[in-house]
Order: sequence, then structure tokens, then C-alpha cells
Amino acid sequence: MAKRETTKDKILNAAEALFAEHGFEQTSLRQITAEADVNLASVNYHFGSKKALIQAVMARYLEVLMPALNAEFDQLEPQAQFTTRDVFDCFREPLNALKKVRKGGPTIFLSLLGFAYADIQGHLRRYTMEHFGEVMHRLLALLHVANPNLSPADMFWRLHFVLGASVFAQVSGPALREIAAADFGESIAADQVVDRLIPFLAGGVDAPTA
Amino acid sequence: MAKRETTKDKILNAAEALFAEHGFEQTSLRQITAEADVNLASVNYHFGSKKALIQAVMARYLEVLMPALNAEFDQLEPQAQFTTRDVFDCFREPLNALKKVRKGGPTIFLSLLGFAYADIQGHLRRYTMEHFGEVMHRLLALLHVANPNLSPADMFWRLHFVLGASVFAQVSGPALREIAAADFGESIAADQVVDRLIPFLAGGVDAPTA
DNA sequence: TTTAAATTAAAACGCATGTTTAAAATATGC
DNA sequence: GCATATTTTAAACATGCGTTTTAATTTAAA
Repeated sequence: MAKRETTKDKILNAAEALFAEHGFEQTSLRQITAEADVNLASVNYHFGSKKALIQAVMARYLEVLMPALNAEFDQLEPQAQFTTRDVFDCFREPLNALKKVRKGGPTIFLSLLGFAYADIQGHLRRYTMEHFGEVMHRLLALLHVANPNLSPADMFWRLHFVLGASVFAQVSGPALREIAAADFGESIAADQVVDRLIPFLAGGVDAPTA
Repeated sequence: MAKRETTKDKILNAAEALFAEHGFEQTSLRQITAEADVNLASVNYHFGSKKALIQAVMARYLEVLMPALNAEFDQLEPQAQFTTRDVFDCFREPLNALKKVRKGGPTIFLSLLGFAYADIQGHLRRYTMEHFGEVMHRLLALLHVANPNLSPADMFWRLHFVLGASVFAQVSGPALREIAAADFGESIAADQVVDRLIPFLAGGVDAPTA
């Protein structure tokens, strides 16, 4: 018989939901502990600081995503030829695997990533880059193989645009989905966003320069 | 002989610089008034609130950009045929015109826009959408003409990706330009970002679906 | 059951924020 | 040049934040 949900997990879950919706800075520990129905001080007791809590929330996803993503890259890397699209398709399965962490995991994670990335000068940026630095470099290398005509500088910027488009799609996703539903009378599931995103990104990266 | 810079303008200029660099929420009135070398209370005296100050900062750019942008659209709209690229090129001149507001105006404005857009649930989002709602709809319509094969829903999402890529390129621009300079040994001017962005966006929008 | 450790709880601390107040200083109009 | 209006100033206010403290309580071990 499963032990009742521990305080630590209650905090993590409540924090994750609030962070993904409102961002890190905009979510107070008092909101989190109220939502989790635990005492305010328990955050600092179990995690030490808000900073550490944020990283703990991110860690649960990174631990699943990173190995899966690196495995996909490992598979593609030795091949002689592949397309930009092939590279981006590497993200499909690993992102999808985040559903194991939680229902809606892929969307939640991308939202968190977006807020982390938007936190320009904070510790989050550094933390994220520590965990994504290697992925970035591998991604950059793979995209260069798929697109040898592009200069490294061009590719660098396009990768950045890719990041921006991906991350923003999630951060402003909820509000936008409302508008989309209102204007187009269709409800758009969150995982369909990734399906719509990948062709766009590949098209952007493959575009002729100037 | 020009009157010495008024307190109101000193506040606007200092606020603009700090907002563009650190975002709205992360910039305090005390930072602004210290930088502007005016009294703290003068912000509330001249503008009423921080909220109103932010909008005043944005307004100086919107007043220049919007008419220019609508003029470009007016010119393109009656034409029978045009490409996605033609549509995005409409932004070149109006953005460039922001140099009249200030040196580096285009970059500053896009940074501000990025922070406004990232401010998910705040008043800024509403304010921005009030001023950009019409532009969005015209842009959507023009892109649909340029790309009749894309469904309205697809186009909606792609426009959103476009926004994300554009806005993020500026928000994380400074930090990124450092990295770019370090890794590629070249300094990249801010307006070159727009030149790199437009082909990427057009390529993404023009990409085949699925 | 007793003792020690781990956890929860309530309250306060120190600090930074946007805003307001009320007096002093300055500029304006007659 | 005086009276009035405008602007600047310094100080305080109210609020919310992350964090710390100290005591009560629960859990676990002996």
C-alpha cells in the first residue's frame, strides 16, 4: 500500500503547476504552500531555498529528458546523411516521454523551460545552460551536418530563433489557445503544438540566407 | 536654445534603458529615479503609477511604428500576388524608422515588446494586444493571401511561432551576442539580427505542413 | 515505554517594493 | 514683487516577499 503523498512531493507538485502557469518569480512560496496545503516554512526545511525548489522541479524533468535526447542524438550522429527535419524529430520521443512524469508533462516542461529562459539574468539561466549546454552543442553540430551550406554564425542565430519559437509557444500557450479556440472554433491539444512546431522550425533553418 | 531636459523626459529615458535591459518587473522605481537623478516621488507625480510609466515608454515607439507599419500594409494589400517574404519585409522600414526615436531604437523597442509579451498575465499583455490586435489581424490576412494553401489554424500557430522567435531574439539578445562573439569571433550588430530573422521566419511560414 | 530525531507549526524578522503625504522650493502670471 | 500654482524633496506608509527562529508535535529507534 502506497504511503500517503509526502510533504516534499506535495510542495513539488504544487510548485510545478504554479511555476508552469505564472513563472518562477511571479509565484510566491505562500501561494505554493497554500496550494499544497503545507506550512510555509516547510519549503525552506525540505529544500533550503526557493532557488533550490525551482531546480528540484526542473530536475524531475531533466532527468528523464536528457538521457532520452542524448540517445536519439547518438543514433543519428553516426549516419552519413540526414535532414534538418531528422534532427528536430529527435525531440519528439524524448518530449513525449515526459508524459511519464506527469499528464501534460511535455507542455509543462516546455513552459518551465520558457520561463527559465526568459529569466534573463537570474540563476535559472545559468542552471539551464549547465544542463543544456552540451545538448546545444550537439544540436548545433548535427544541424551543421544537415545543412553544411549555412555558416556557423547563421546557424547559431537560427538555433536561437528555434529556441525562441519553441519556448514562447508554450509560455503564452494557454492564453493563445483561448484565442485560437475563439477565432477558429477548434480546441487545440497541447501536444499538437509540437507537431505544428517541428515543420516550422525545419523550414526556418533550411531557408536560404539573406 | 533647447530647454534643459525635463524631469519627465529624464524619467522616460532612464526607464526605457533599464526596462529594455532588465524587463519591467525587474526594474524598480528606485533604480529608475537614481539613474535619472530625480526624486523617487516624481514618477508618481508625473505619471501616476509605474504601470502608466511603462505605457508611456511604449507609447513613444508605438506612435512611430504603427502608422508606418499600416502604411506598408496599405501598399501591399491591394496587390494581387505577393510572397510571405514580401509581407515580412513590410516590417523592415517601420522598424528602421524607430532610429528616429533613439539610437538603437529598433532593438530597444523589440526588447520592450519581448518583455511585455513575456509578462503573461499582467496589464502589459492587454495593453500590447490593444495596440497590436489590428496589426495581427492584418498580418494574418496578408500571410493567408501569400500562402493560401495553409489552413487558418496552421497560419495562426505559425504566426505565433514567428512572434516567439522575433521577441526572444531581442530579449536574450545581449547575452547571446556575447556568446556569439566569443564562439565565432565576430561582433554582430543588432540590426543584423532582423536581417537574419526575416529569412528564417519566411522559411518557417512557407514550410510544408506535417 | 522512553528517548532521540525528524518534521510541522506559528510567529516574527529583515528587506525591498510601489505609493502617499506634507513641507520646502521653484516657477508662473498679474 | 507679490500671490499663486507647480514642482521637487524627504520621510514615512502599507504590503508582500524569502527566510529564520523557536517551540510543539509527530515519528522512529532502543
